[in-house]
Amino acid sequence: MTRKKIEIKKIDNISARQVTFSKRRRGLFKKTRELATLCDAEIGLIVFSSTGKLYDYASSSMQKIVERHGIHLDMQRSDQPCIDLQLIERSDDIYRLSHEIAIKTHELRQLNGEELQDSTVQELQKLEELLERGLMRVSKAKDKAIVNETFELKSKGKKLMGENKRLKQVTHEQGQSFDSVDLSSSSSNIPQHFNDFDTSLKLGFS
Amino acid sequence: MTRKKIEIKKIDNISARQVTFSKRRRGLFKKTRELATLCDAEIGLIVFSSTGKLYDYASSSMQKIVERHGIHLDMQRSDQPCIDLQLIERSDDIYRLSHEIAIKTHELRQLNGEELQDSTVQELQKLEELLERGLMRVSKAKDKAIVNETFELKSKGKKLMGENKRLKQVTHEQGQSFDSVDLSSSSSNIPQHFNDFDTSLKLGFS
DNA sequence: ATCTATTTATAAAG
DNA sequence: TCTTTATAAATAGAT
Repeated sequence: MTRKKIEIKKIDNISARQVTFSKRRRGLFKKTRELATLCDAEIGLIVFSSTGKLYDYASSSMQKIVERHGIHLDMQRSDQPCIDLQLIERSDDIYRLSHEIAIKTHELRQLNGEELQDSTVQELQKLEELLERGLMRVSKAKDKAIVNETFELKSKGKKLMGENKRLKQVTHEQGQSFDSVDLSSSSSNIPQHFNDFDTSLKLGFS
Repeated sequence: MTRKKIEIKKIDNISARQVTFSKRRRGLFKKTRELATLCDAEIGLIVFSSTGKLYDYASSSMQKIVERHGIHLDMQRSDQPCIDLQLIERSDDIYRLSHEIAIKTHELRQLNGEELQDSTVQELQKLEELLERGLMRVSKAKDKAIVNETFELKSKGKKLMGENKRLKQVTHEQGQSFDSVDLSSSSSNIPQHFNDFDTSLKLGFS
């Protein structure tokens, strides 16, 4: 620390303890947020001051984190969790896996805007931000994919046009004739959503 | 930080992220233990790495701390898992469960804009729409929740103000005097995240 | 709350 | 993962 190194044991002087608590609590929460952000970790932190005041932080939601933590805890609680669970003959592994599935299912539903009735405003805000970030990334990926496929289609089209021309020449030499092919209406494997790009593609072919 | 200051955002390089995670996790747990010791605080810390590994610390016991925090994690325990456990009874197949988890995990990551490299444009469009719909619903739910809680807080505030007034009158009749109470710093059960609303609330009270 | 001398934490490199 | 080292951050004590 500073000015002088201190020993890590309970500070007896109450006001000194409160000052240290304030300072270090801030530092701890900052470090916690940083670790969650930098390393994409899911973190929950609960702090009760010696006077009983609560401070907490959850990178996602405390409920989710505590539940996930519960997976890793074993049968330490002797109290009956759920009558149905007692009836089922199961291994711990299966119990954990099913629990994890339940959590993930719930998460997926929440991302879809369901099962939100018990969420706090804070949790909803976090969800909203998560969705916004995800949407942004997906949109970007989609745009990239479109550019990519458009490029590929253009070169494929050019190649086909060239081949077509060559074939026409050959058949012409053989004294045969036929109608020109309409590429745009062909039942090719070009995805339907590329209809919007037909114009530019045709231009690209010429 | 050192050698160079770093920006606090997700570290993309996986191995660099793991190194940073190890170092900072140690630091965080040390700071946590120190705060608990020095200031006689009750602290619980739960950390899941991005690979799903659990690290935790509790100055007393996690269960006690979580209970004191007062989280409502009962519904899910008795509701959802049982549904999934019924499925388990039938198949009793760990491999299948793991597979289901893998699928759900992948879905969740895709909704977060990750693991999209193999998706077609069509799939990306579907994802995008899904996210948009989810976001819409979550935003709506959030707005509702805000209106709701704001309303509740306002009525609670009005009630308190009325009571306050009455009490002042009574004490005045008794010839006593005291400073006015600062509601915002009271240790009430008003959620911490409503600090943002203090101003509007105070206006609402008057 | 602010200041500042020191101790700690840690990013980068090995 | 461990060590080293230069530098950024945290913070004890004082004001």
